[in-house]
This record gives sequence, structure tokens and C-alpha cells, in this order.
Amino acid sequence: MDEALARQLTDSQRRAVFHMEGPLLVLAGPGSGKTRVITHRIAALIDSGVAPYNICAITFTNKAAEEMRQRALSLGGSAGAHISTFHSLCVRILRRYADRAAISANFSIYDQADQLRCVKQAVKDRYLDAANFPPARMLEAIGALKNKLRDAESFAQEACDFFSRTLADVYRSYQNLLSERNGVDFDDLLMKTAVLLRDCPDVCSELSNRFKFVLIDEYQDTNYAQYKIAELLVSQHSNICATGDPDQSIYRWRGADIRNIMAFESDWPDAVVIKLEENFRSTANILAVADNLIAFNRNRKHKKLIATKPAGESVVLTAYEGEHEEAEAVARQIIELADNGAKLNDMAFFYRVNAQSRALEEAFVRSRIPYQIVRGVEFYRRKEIRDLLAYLKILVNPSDEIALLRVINTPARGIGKTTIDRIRAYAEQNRIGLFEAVKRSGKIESLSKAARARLAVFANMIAQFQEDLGGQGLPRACRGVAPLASRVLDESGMAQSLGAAGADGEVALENLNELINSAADYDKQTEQPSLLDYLQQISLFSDADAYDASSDCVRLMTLHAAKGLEFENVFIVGVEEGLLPHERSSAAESEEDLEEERRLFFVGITRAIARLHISYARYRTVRGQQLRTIPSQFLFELGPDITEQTEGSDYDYDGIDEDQSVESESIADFIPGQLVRHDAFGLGRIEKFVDMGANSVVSVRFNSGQTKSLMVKFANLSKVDM
DNA sequence: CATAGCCGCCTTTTT
DNA sequence: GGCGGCTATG
Repeated sequence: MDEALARQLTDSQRRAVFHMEGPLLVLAGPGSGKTRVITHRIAALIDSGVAPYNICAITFTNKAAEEMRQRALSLGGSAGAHISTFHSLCVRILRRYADRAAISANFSIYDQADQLRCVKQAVKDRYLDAANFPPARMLEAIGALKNKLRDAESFAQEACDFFSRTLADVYRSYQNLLSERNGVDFDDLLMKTAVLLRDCPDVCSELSNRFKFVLIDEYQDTNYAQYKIAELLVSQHSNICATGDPDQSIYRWRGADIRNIMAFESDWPDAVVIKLEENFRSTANILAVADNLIAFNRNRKHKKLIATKPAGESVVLTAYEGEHEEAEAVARQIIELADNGAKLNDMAFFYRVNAQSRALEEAFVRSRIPYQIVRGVEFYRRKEIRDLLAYLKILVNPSDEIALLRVINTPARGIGKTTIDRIRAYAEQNRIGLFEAVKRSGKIESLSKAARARLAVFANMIAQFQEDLGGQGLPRACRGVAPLASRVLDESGMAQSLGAAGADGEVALENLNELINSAADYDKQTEQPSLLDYLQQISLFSDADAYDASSDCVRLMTLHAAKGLEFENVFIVGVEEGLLPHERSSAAESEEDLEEERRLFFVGITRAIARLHISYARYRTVRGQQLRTIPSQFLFELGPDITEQTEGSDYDYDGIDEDQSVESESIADFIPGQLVRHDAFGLGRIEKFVDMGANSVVSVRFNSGQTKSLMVKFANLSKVDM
């Protein structure tokens, strides 16, 4: 292990790193260097003679994996260690043990758009009304089941009420659709791997013996399936090292279960637990604000944030008139900071929902501030990109009907709905796949002569592309993905048709060229490039992976994407009720959802190194309508040590509607988040205020845990200032 | 069979 | 406000 780097670690970090054998849990707050502990541990393991081949590190994003790989490499050869996300690891395992997992190795990975299509189809196939069974909801429910390793059959057996039985039906149909198409969704990757390890002891022990040391970062955001995979992977040795921070768990909605990290010590009773409470990132002021906020979470183990840096500048909270004023002001501050020597790279802007990026973008464009939106998956959602990828997908996986339907008439080649319906009918009658039916179109009598000819041309074209591939759907080693993609772009007619489509077509072609460039990068960086591997890899791309630190510009991203990053200057915008906490979480009256929103804010705050600027707007345009906003209840939880600024009018929030009568105004100034005292119930916090003039009602959550609805005029509540 | 235009749906966060 | 699917028309 590198001595100079080792010296940078505190005593407890060093202990964490060097405690090699057996289970180890590193419970660490933000900015404590917990990821660094993993990196150093990898280096230390290798230094003590462990073969890199025997090490498996699991990160949360591909980007994090990439960084860890490089850092571990710089600490002394870690080449050969497996460092990836859970999902990438699962792809590797499922490809390797495809026969044992009862799938075919050339599976397509379906993203949420593909998943939604399949669920819609499944709902339709069950003759259900999409209005009563919204595909998005069904998909969410199916995902939740998969995360708990519940398959359609076992769920169907236990389903007793109408909704559950219907869900079970849809789940089963959906799964059938996927397997007919040789597709797996994101949750399947985890579930199939967990089930494989669980049900095939030989595979499990083989992998557990290969990965003699398993290290997992961001353990607080693992779901049950991931937990199970981890548990099975270390079944032969218990050499599991997990790091995480329960206060930074922000993926509960996706199945992440905070209990995994909470129960680590009982899962592995001989675990060594190391707490890293020192924060090496943020100023004391920023940490104090974070600490104040997170203390409002009741479902939490108290943890101290210990600052190692001086107080620094105070955290600034600003109220703006509208989202445009907010954006303009923020742009001015960028320029001011830059004038004082700050680098654009050191500035980041966080928001709750992606739609909020627009106002910022507009302002930055006007002010000529270079910016980058950290949103990698967006690129892959573009129509032209999906189209070209769909061509590549059917080459590898001809059963991928979704891909086939995407390209069969793209660009338009006279194969319309009628033709497709007839092919499908034929395919169903003969119990063959759609692509197989296309190949046999000459024998389909219902088709017109012209349609048959067009289909023959299409099938022939695909066959030509496929000739470039080895028999197994893998390209011959000598050929890369990029040349193939380029050839498909030209010969499919896509290039020509886009070239004739004017300005939009030009943009599309540029995007496609970018895709081909990235494929060329892949070809260069991969030892044995294969189309299958390429397609599966880019399916697992995440937003955070688009973060490119090398270009000098400011970053815009959601609070979720900010996880794991740090910036000198952080701006968190739009901290309003309904946005943060988001209405979809607090509306459910679930305290757990609310606490997750608070953690999300906490994550954002603790990204800041030196300066933190929090803001909200009094008016915000939502769905085209300008609405009065309410400052987030979280703003009242930041403590006294912040500097409040106003732009436009007063900071103090002055009621739901300024035009209210004087009489009701005196009552109406209870806003959610306000601390109040009640003679009988004690301290509480306003949750809801229903304005009915003199008969206004408030709902208050008291510290005793109970929530009461009270008439303001009788309750005799007194405001408590923080 | 293609295209244009209209209607209606969704709209949190993401591997 | 934006996209996707559906329908009417050429």
C-alpha cells in the first residue's frame, strides 16, 4: 500500500483498510472518504498477496466503478479485479451461466420505455382497461415483487384480492412476453442472478470461491435482491466489506432497503464495525446546516458530523420572485464567482426534477455560461439512437420483437400496419417468432405481392448485416462495433432518409455519428469487443455516467445524480413544498417518504465543499400555469446559522393569497413546517393548513408522534421560532 | 400505405 | 407543456 496515501488516512480509516479477513462494515457520514477506504482496501489486499482476480468491488454507478478502477490502479496494480455495478456484474454472471439461469446469453436488456411497452401489451392481452390498471403502476408493482425475488407463479398462488390476482396475471403475461423476446429488464438482472446463486449451489460456490473478497459501496441503497446476491457471493468466506451511510439512502422508491445496512451486524455477527464521523469535505457551517436538517428524521440512528474544516462562509438562503429570476440570479453569481477566480468546474446546480433544468439552461445560454447537464440516458432515448440500436439488437437477438418493430419500417419502406398485422397473425398461427415469419413472408398468402417483395428485401438486408457476425451473434474478433454500426446506418437507408429531412435530420445524423464515435471508443478500450457486450453495456448506462469532469463548465443535475460527488460551490434551487419534498412523496402522508426527501436534501447539502447557496421561488410555472409556491418545510429545519437574502420582496412568507381579507390573514399565517406549541399536546409542526377564513383548520404532527387536525380559532397554538 | 393534424395522456427520482 | 397514438385524408 502506498505509504504517502496511507498517511492521509485517519487511524480509524487505516484500521478499516487493514482489517482484511471477515465481515467489515464501514458506517460513514458524507465526506468521510468511505469510497477511498474501499479503494485502499483493494490495494492493500493485492499488496498482501491476494490475486486481483479474487476481488469483486461493487459500486453504485459505472462512473464510480471507472474511477475506482483508476484509483486502485494508481495505488498499485489492481488490473484484473472485478469492479462494476451490481447490474453489470449480473450481466457477466448471467451470460456466463446462461444455461443454468435458463436464459439465452444474447438477451436484450429492456429499459423502462421497452418495459412499459411490454406491460401495456400484457395489460391489453389480459383484456384489461389501461385506465384502471395504469401500466406504469403495474410495472412499479412488478418491479417491487422482483426486487423481493417473488416470481409470477408464487405471487399468483398467494394473491387473493382482485387487484393482486390481476397483477399476478399481468406479471405472468409480461414475463412471458419478455422471455419470448429473450429480453430481461433491470430487475430481472438482479432477480435472475440472485435466484441462480440461490438455487444452484455449485454455481454459487464457484463464484464465491472466485470472489474471495467482496466490497460493496453505497450499501444503504441495496435492495433485497442485491443483498441476497451479496450474501450468496460471500457464502464461502464471509469476506464482505460494505460501506454506507443510512442518512444518504435515497432509493427507497426503487426497493432500496435501509434495513440491509442496519442489520449488517446481525447478519454477520462477527463483523467489525468502523464508524467514520469526521468530514474532510465541507466547512463547519455547511455541516452544521446538514446536521440540523437531518436531525429532524426520527427514524434514524443519531450520528455526529465532525467538521475538520473551519467555519467558512455562511450558507445563504435566497427567495426569488420566480424560477426565471432564480436562474438569472444564479447565472450572475456564477460570473461573480468566476471573476473571483473560481473555476466553472467547481460549480454545480442541483434540483429535484429534471424539468427544472430548463430555466437554468435558458439563463446560462443567455449569459453564455458553458454548462453540462449530467443526464447520460437522455442521449440513448433519442429516436434516431434507439432506431440504430434496434437494428443492432435484432442482429444479436432476432427474437427481440420490440427492436424488430422499431426498424421494420424505419425509414419508411412500405411495410405498414396491415402488413405487420398479417405477419403477426401468421407467426401466431405457426407458433414462430415474428422475425422468423418475416423471413418466410414468401409463404404468407394473406400478403400482397408488393408486401412480400418489400419484406424479402428487408429480411435480406438484415441477413447481410448478420453475415458480418459470427454464428453465435457475436462479431468476429477482427471487426469492431463501430464499423458495423456505420454500415447499418448507411445501408438501412437511415442515413439517406435523415439527410433528406432538413435541419432535424442533420441533428439526428450528428447524434448518430456521436454514437458511432462512442462505439469506436468501446472498440478501442475493450480487449474483445463484441456487439452483444456493447449493447448490454450501454443499456446499463446511467445519468451519472455522463459526468465528464474534464470539460470546464458548470454542472446541472438532479439531487439523485449528485450522490457521491463534491463541488466547491453548490447551488440547490427550487426548494419548495411540492418539489422538495416532492408532492408525490409527502402527499402520501408517509413519514418515511418525507424522511427520504429530507435525506435527499441532506445529500445535496453535503456535496458542498466551501459555499452553499439554497434558493426557492415565490412563483413557479407548473404545467404552463404560474402558481404561488410555499417555501419548503425543510428550510425551517436548517438552523439559525444561515444568511437569508431576498430579491424582490420580503423573505417572510405572507400567506396563501395576498388578496385575502385582513381578518383571515391574521389566522392564515400558519404554513407547513412552522413549529407550534399546543397547551395539551406540546410541540408540533404544521403539516397542512386549510384556509377557510375564520374557520381555518390546521393539521399538526406533534412530537408525541400523533397528528391532529385542529380549528385554528380554538386550538390556541403559539408559534415557536427556531 | 404515408402523412399530417388532432386529441388525450402523463408529468419524480433511476439501475 | 410535451409526446405518442389515433384518425382522417391524400
